[in-house]
Amino acid sequence: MTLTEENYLKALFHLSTENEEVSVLDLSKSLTIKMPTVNSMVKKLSGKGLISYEKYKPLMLTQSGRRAAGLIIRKHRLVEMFLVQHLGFGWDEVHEIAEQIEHIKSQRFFDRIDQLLDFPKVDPHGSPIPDINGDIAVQNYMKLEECAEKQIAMFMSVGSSQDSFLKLIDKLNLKLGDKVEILEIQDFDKTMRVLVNDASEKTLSQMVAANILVQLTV
Amino acid sequence: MTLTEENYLKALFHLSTENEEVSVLDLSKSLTIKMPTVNSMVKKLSGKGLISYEKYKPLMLTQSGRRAAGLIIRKHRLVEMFLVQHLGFGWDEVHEIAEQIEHIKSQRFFDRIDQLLDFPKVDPHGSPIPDINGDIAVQNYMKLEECAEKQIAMFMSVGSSQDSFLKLIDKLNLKLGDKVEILEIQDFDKTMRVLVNDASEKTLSQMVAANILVQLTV
DNA sequence: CTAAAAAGTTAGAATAGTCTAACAAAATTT
DNA sequence: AAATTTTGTTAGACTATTCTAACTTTTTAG
Ligand SMILES: [Mn+2]
Ligand SMILES: [Mn+2]
Ligand SMILES: [Mn+2]
Ligand SMILES: [Mn+2]
Repeated sequence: MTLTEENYLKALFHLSTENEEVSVLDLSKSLTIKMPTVNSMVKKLSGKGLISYEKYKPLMLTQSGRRAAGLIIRKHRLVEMFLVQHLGFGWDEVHEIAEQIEHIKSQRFFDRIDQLLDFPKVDPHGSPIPDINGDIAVQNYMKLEECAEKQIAMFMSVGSSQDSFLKLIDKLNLKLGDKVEILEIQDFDKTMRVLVNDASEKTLSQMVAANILVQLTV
Repeated sequence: MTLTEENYLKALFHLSTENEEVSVLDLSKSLTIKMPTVNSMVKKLSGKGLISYEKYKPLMLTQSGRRAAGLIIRKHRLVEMFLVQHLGFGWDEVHEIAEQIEHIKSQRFFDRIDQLLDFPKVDPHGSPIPDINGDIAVQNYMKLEECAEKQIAMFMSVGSSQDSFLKLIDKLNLKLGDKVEILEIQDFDKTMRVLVNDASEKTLSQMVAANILVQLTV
């Protein structure tokens, strides 16, 4: 498979996770590639049995397309983890590089990175790393936004990997694994006042809280 | 610059080091790409000011082409070093992977690897790593083949990175930095009997000795 | 239920990189 | 010095990936 084909599959995989139906337009926007180009690539990948495609119908990955996409995402996330843990990159700097390295042709290279990282289950953003079969564990975290006052939760993953959001989380000194207790929710704008790790109080806008994914603590 | 262009420049650089004149045919053979293709790519790179080219004349890198090539070789060798030192690859396994990773677009990525390796001056094969300006230190090592009986030398670099040669050196338990004392040279076939690190005796064929680069010990 | 808008498709063209076939120049042999 | 071989170049074609323009189908609005 070419780098280009891999990127198409990955994009379709991500879109399929977010929406139940994915259109050519969705894929086109997500890749910033014009629709006619996407249309022809979709046909090509359909010919390879990776996408199931019928004219005017939503796009779907086949079993084998899903597996292929999962394996690329696995490489991407392993690389991101490596960049953060061993090369000292910030979690806001790794995506672009991983986007390139994920296409390196060498099973062994990624196996070694996996081993060096001690077989991590999540990437630096808290997203699950697919297993060697390309299967991804389903995460069912809540948005902090949806939690109620007095609830206590653990920060498990981010809902956005936008640069500005990640940098903001850094500036707030929040890290994956932090304990977050909801002290108060403003009725007017849903702004949250929270206590982090029983130590420091922070104020989070609804937009920020919507992108903080948490697991409720019993 | 594209991956393809980078590979052309690198190949021309290496050929220029080995021979004083490099022809289109040389480049064609070295890249395993047919001459007409090479011809047109050479024109293209000439247009970009990286190769100085006149019809029917030998090929030469310009100042800026040499610099560009040096920087790619720098990345290649840093990566090889990283693969050996941090991912546990053998020196016979790293070239293919480095051949791909050298094209990653991220200055920072290579800077971090350089730092992680503590700014190495040579790669796992003993070849010099160009500096940040693409300048390569000239090595003037002797072939062990050219040394005389009784001379004592240090194994500094290999003259070939062929898989079978590297594996043979491994099997002989020879490593860069080893002290090699020439005990005897067979007149008939130039086979050498050597003492390694004052400890073990080995017999090396002339062909092997020709690819072991050493520095004479005073 | 039409008319307009949105989404999808087809056709045709461009660029990068590659090839084969044919021709031309340079180098090497007689 | 000619003949032959080797090397280099040109021309034309092919694949992969992309685009724009034009057309069609589906969806949405009135
Ligand atoms: Mn990423
Ligand atoms: Mn990618
Ligand atoms: Mn190498
Ligand atoms: Mn390369």
